[in-house]
Amino acid sequence: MKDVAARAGVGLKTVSRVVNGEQGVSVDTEHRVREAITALGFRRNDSARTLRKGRTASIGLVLEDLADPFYAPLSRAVEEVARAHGALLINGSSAESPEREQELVLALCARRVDGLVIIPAGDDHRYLTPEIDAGVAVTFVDRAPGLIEADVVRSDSYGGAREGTAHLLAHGHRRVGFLGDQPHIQTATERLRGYRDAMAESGLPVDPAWTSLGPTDPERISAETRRMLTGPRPVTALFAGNNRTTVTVVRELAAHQGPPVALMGFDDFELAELLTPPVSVVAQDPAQLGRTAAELLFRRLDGVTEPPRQLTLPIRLVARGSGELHPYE
Amino acid sequence: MKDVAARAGVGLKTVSRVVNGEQGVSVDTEHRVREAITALGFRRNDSARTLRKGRTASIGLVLEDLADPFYAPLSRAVEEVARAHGALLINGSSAESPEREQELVLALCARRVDGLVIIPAGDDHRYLTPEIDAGVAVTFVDRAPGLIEADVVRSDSYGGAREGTAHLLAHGHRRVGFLGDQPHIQTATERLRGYRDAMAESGLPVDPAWTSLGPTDPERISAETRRMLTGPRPVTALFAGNNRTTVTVVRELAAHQGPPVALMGFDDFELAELLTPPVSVVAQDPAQLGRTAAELLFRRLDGVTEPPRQLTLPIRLVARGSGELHPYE
DNA sequence: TTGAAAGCGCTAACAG
DNA sequence: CTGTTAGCGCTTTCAA
Repeated sequence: MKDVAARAGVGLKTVSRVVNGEQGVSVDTEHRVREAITALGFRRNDSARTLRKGRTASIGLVLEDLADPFYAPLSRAVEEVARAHGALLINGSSAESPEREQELVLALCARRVDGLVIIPAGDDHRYLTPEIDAGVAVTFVDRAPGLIEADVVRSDSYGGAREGTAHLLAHGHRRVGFLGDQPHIQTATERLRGYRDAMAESGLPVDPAWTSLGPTDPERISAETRRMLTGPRPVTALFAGNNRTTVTVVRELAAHQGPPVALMGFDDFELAELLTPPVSVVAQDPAQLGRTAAELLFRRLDGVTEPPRQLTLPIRLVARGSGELHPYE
Repeated sequence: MKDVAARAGVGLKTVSRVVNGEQGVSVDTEHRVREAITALGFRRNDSARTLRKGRTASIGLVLEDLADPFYAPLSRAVEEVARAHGALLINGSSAESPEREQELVLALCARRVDGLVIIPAGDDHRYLTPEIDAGVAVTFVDRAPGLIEADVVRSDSYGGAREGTAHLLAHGHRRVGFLGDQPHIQTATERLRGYRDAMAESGLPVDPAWTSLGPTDPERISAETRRMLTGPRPVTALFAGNNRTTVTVVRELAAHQGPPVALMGFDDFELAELLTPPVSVVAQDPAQLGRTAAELLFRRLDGVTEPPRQLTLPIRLVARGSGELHPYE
């Protein structure tokens, strides 16, 4: 910028004005400055700008796994909102590890992102308190933060699981299995609770063998699916607790010998309608989740101060066939 | 940092040494400094550090659409490599618009990312020359840059399309349709060329009605699919030029009345093996693409100077059923 | 082992 | 309309 000023024969501040499109530069001067800028290939150094202004015009997004199709639309939606506010998006995957989440979040804070959208992996977010006090805006998505207060945007996990399970029961099932994520993940336990309540409301007992919470790697899910489908009291329907699980269950059911098993999945996924049978789901809207969270974040950045908000987005039951199968006995 | 120094009763530089784990601080002093750091909730301001050091330890990734399942593993792989090198990943979607690509790239450069991994949307990248001269490392993925020299990592589009088409021909097809992306996207024309060469090698003419390049929105793809399947000389097999297209074609074929149509898709996609019939594809390895590109980038950042490299990764034909259907006549 | 001073490139505040 | 000065928070250099 100094060089540009020298070449254009003007002061530093004038160049700054031109670069930032500020008022108060004569057309002629502006022209000379612009010429110098192009000639020198000058581009403003945003690090210096950030240092001076205190704002980076960038926000961070921390999610579990960028490659999970569920998060792709969410991430995209956050990016869109950021772009609309002139901000860049820095993102990272926590790989469901609380340590990695913290490491990532603190790295983003060191870079002085203006705000953070976090899909929490851990359940203790007190490490964020100094950052929040220092002015970083934080919004949580999909799950509530642990031990701190902050904005949260979630889907109605409990209601969705309850409605999905009730849907299976309405089609005559009495032995329904539930395959969920690890118990330390809030949504997993909430969905399990929805399942249990739906069963209870129909006066049905839940055999402990019918529920399974744990890692969603295909090996475990496949093994648990097989286990629930065999034995003295096999389930006639399954509720899969998230999209990764549903896909694995579908694979397992395709290989499964015997009468058709009903299936409801939590989360929608691409091509669900083209499988045999088409897969019924209770669907969240990940893009809406991301959009809402990002907008909430920018509201905070725009200076809106109000107590932390807890938003819950509704869930939509999509009946396609697999959830409407009747029990085989 | 100043505050920390004051509180610990040491000089600024000593705090800096402790924060950066440098040599030459007595155990006792270090202890005092660390205490002050925790007490004050101090975190190094990376903007200032960047300004001083000239390196940001962050790289940019510019792709078409974060929500496209094809790019998710790629993005993830780049992130992994970045993480291994202690760098953060900033990413953005160009939405296939050359203007937006440039805007995004320049924004990333203004932020002084150390390097860029770009899946180009445009075909003129001369705007990058000043940045490259200024020391930004750039690697292109999936397609070559336009009018500049730089590292490129690609899949063998030509060979894959040729092999996939030949596979259909080997199963007896003589009228094969090709549905591709917009002609200004390199991979689209290369895949078309592979298709044409495979046809020519079998001595088969290509009716202009059998090929279609253009936007991959479902409406256009569906309409073109229907068009190719009707009329006086309908195709008996289709080659779909990318994963988005393949999925749309699958949907269209599922709704299609009449004898089964063979299908080969470019790019693999989740659940392809569970469709009816299972979809045969020529598959790239997007994670490998991303990993290779990122590693090439960091080689450059580590100071390796060698002429730009052009890497081509092989493609794998996955026969699942849809590509092995014989023609219906 | 420690610290003082200079300066990275920019913008805010205040002159002219 | 334009320029000068100070300083954002850090690291580099050099001296103690």
